[in-house]
Amino acid sequence: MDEIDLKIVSTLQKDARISLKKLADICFISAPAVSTRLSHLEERGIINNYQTAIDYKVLGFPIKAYVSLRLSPTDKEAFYPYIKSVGNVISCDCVTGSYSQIITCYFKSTKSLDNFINDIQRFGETKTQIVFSTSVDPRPLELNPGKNYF
Amino acid sequence: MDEIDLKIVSTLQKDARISLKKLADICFISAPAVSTRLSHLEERGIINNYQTAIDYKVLGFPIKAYVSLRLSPTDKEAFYPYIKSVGNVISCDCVTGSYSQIITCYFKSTKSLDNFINDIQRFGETKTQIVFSTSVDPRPLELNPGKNYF
DNA sequence: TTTTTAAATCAATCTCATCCATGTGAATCC
DNA sequence: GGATTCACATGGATGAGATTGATTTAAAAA
Repeated sequence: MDEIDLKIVSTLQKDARISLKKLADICFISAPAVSTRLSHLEERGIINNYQTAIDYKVLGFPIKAYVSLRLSPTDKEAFYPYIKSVGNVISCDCVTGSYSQIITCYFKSTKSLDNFINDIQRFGETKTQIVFSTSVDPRPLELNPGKNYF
Repeated sequence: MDEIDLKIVSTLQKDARISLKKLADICFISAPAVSTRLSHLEERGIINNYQTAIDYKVLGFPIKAYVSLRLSPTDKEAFYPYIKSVGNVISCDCVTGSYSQIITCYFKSTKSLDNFINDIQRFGETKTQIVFSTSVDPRPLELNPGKNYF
């Protein structure tokens, strides 16, 4: 994980479809060299996958919500496979604080969000925060040390 | 936005680096046809960008946190440009409930997270939830109607 | 019916990715 | 010190993929 790897990763973060040749030009190494480095980054799990950021509103999912869940420890085994299987959920984290899980999800309507909440209430108490507007769209983390304030 | 566009979008979501040729095979149309459709999807803003999912732990950002902020309406104008400028922040949403903003962010240490929280407290009261573990990693939304429960 | 438009195909060209043989420099061992 | 090894980079060749332009088709508008 040297300077060049960092350059590859940070460039790919912003444009996952860039060609190896352009990456090679940016990094001042040959295209085959970029190719082997990329493979290693994937093998080592530093690069997990390549995703496309979509406007979910246009595709019929205008409702984004953060659902917090007070999950009792005994239900964890049942909860994890369940939450993975729900296609509306794009992330789920176990966190500190009084609510143990934060679920980020998208829905076609408030009604289907309501159905979801009713369904997961068997795992514990919930709190739902619906998104009005987004000021920072899901974006890559800034890796350049100079540009991070903290 | 027909069946083929949906197929293109949902395929790209899972693998943004797939070749146009493979996309063409999957959609049963020619490669140039995929190319023009892709351009249109980008122009219309349905596809925003292509991102690479990185293991931030390995790159020195082991701390993920959700920071909730009770932002007073008068401070909004100052807050939005500020929060955009912080490279540690990967998303920020205005939500319903007693806290008006949910900020998702990554840090090198709890100390730098602490610095960040101290900094944004000038905008209002905060609540921080640090991520212990992740059961559903940031993933694309399931667009196939058959696979969505809600 | 005719015209227009949008979008597809095909063939040709050009760009790009990959493979393989070769070369280079740093660390290790005799 | 000189030889060996290993990791990694390069360069050229080959094959795969992207793009362009000309043409065709089909559906909607006049």
